[in-house]
Amino acid sequence: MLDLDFIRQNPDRVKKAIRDKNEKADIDSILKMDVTRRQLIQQIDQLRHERKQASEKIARLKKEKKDASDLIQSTKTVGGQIKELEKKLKELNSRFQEQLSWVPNVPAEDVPVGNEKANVEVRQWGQPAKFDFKPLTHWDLGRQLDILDLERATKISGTGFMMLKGAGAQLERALINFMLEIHTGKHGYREISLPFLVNRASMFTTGQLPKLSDDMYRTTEDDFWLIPTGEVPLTNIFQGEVIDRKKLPLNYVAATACFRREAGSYGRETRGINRVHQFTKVELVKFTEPATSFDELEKLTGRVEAILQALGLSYRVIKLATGELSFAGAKTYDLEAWAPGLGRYLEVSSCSNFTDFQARRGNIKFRDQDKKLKFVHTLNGSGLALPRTLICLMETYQQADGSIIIPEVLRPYLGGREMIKS
RNA sequence: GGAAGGGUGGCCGAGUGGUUGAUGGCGCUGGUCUUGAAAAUCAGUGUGGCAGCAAUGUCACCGGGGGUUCGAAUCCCUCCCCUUCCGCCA
Repeated sequence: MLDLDFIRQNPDRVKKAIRDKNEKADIDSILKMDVTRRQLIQQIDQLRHERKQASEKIARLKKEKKDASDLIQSTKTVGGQIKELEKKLKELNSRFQEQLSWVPNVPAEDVPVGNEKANVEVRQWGQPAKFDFKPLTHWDLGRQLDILDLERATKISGTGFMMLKGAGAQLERALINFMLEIHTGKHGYREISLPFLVNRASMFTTGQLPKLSDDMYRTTEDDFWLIPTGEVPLTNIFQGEVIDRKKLPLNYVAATACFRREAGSYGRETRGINRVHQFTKVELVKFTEPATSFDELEKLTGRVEAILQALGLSYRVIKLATGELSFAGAKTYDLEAWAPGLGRYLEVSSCSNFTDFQARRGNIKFRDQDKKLKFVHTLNGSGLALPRTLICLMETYQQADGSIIIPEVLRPYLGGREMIKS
């Protein structure tokens, strides 16, 4: 949610943001409603004031055992007017809020304008692995080694679900533990175990609702929503709360399942385990003071890079252009790791600063040095998404005989095991 | 799922229709006292909307929504949440 006052002061900047993000919110309509809304509020407040005065007078008269029936009668009509205007205001307000909820966050100044082509590669780490044989895809490797079974996952659930077996399942678990260990131990993040089903309010805070309603799974009976990312429950930890300034920045990490309908996905995107309906992800979330949030984004990105480097995966850091930013994002770095079998980079992490956009929606505040209540800034980053990390690992560390070497940092989590072979 | 009891300001806790944004206590901030601290004592201490350059004014908020009434924290309806007991259950 944007600050209403900011929209009033900078309508052109907000309109540009909407264009640049390919969104459709109508600022002129919102501002028009805002004017009538404020006029209504003034009228209502004025009438309420009259009624309040009259009521107090009635109370006094009654105490003095005097007749108040005339005043009661005249106040009745005021009450009627108020009720009428209140109804009007309520109706207007709900349309107003609805439209406001479709206004995206404004991109940061240094975000390039445009669509995918305007993305900027910020840096690159490592060299894409070279092979003296034709590298296989993870689905071929997975089938050969009997560690990935897409057919049976489809039988159990449907297309777009995955099943890891034996060393494959263990490798995923090792990765989860390795990442959590680094983030909690070395990077100072606090680990949280969270609900995977959340309510509407939580989905609204982080910005999935109303826009992404069709991309999520939900339970109709209880109106629970299956989280598409750990960001949702993590960020909502402090929904409606005031955080002690001395505790900022707060850093949290959680491994959660993520559920995505991925309606409309097709083709090479969905082959293998690149794009599935359910996957595990280790997620990092930060709550910071406004002044430091962009510095914290750099730090956060660095924490994720540390994982990729430790795993020895070649990657590049992409600063997303405005058209590629999420609805709530002000600035985002995508981390893309090289998958030799697929022959392309895969987005394994996305690190974003949401400035006060989510904090406003979820009413998450802190008290600044002047003891004024301010909204915090929220950030998050995947650290990392498991299936795509597995793809990159399997395809990068494959050998000519179809076996896979396990990166050294993971071996302690796999009982010292050095490779996976059939 | 059934039954009962609850949800009031940072916290505890009064308050069943009339100047109640709300008694009191704790906490917090400042003053007095003290070499200093504690204790004591005095004062202050919510959030948000609207108008205004501001001082300020005004309205709203006692879990959410709706209703009754000239007037609602207080009465009615409804939903949510918490506690206890019963049932079910990994």
